[in-house]
Amino acid sequence: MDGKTEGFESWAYCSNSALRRATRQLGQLYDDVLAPSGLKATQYGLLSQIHFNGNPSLKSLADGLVMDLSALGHTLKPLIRDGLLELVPDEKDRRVKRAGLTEIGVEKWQEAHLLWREAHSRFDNAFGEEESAALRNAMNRIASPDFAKTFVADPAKGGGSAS
Amino acid sequence: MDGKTEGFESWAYCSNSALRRATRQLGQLYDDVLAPSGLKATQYGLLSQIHFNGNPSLKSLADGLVMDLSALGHTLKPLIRDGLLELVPDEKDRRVKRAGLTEIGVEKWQEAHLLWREAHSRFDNAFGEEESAALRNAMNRIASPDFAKTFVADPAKGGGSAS
DNA sequence: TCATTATAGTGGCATATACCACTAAATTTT
DNA sequence: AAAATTTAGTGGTATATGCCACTATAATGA
Repeated sequence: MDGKTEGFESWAYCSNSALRRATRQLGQLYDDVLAPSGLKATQYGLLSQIHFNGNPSLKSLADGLVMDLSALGHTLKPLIRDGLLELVPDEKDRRVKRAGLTEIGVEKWQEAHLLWREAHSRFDNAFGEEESAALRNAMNRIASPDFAKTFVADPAKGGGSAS
Repeated sequence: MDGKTEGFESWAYCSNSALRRATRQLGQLYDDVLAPSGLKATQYGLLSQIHFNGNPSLKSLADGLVMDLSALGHTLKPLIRDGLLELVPDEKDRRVKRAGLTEIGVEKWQEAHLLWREAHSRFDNAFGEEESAALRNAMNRIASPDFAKTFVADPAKGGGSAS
């Protein structure tokens, strides 16, 4: 770690950086496959969650995505602007807004979904089906509140100040 | 996958989305640990790469990070503005600019590095040391040019058009 | 019921990251 | 060597994402 270690894989030593690097690469790969639909992989993901969760509130969507609520609001804007999504105020609780696909949104999602399946199978084939499933498990584990709790509370040695 | 499957883990089925979700979570966790240094985890990562690679050109840095060159340029700006980094034109090839830590940059990096070690050990403890190493391997594999090549060329069934 | 507090969203600002068009400089062709 | 091509960076624009301050509304407590 002294800057002159020849074989030292500087890109690989940090879990967080490694994750981001892989995410950039994979995002690129998925984006390319989804490109014909005009959607980015992130946008397909957003539409999918809204689709699968049936008009979720922004809050629950943000929680599920482990994303900041305001960040979610921002990322939804282009999709709303393009008429794929709409926000509907909840009847019971007027603070709440529910996201839903428009007709165009559903069509676009279906179109993108076909491309996504191609990307998905490419990934599984390139990475290995089992490894792929294991990877998703690992990712879900990291994204779980439980993991965050363990990470934060970790009483391990390493300088964890108790204050 | 029809929207009403109760137990369906909608957040988990897509490798790309799963990766992003985990990346958001982990980024948050690392950011919190690094916060006292005033650096985000991404910025610590940038400084580290520059530190470990000894004044790399922006191009080689971008390649190593699997990042778009212009994106790299943009993310470096705040660090340059804050005096942690500087870009020095290469002598031999006047197209090239090399990034280097300033004195302040080195100090800041050292400060952040201590915090990073804490985050690193927390992650290892929470996720498991071996799983952690395996994860970094998996991430590095995905980030490798080889993987991208395989992904793109994949002749698997699923609609891969040969054109 | 009224004041306090908690919850859901919005808007502004900042960083992270990509694409495109453009410039400058080096490399390759002819 | 002049022209064509490739390479390295920059600046603009757009999406992705986080924090903070602020608003509206609901839930709680005195």
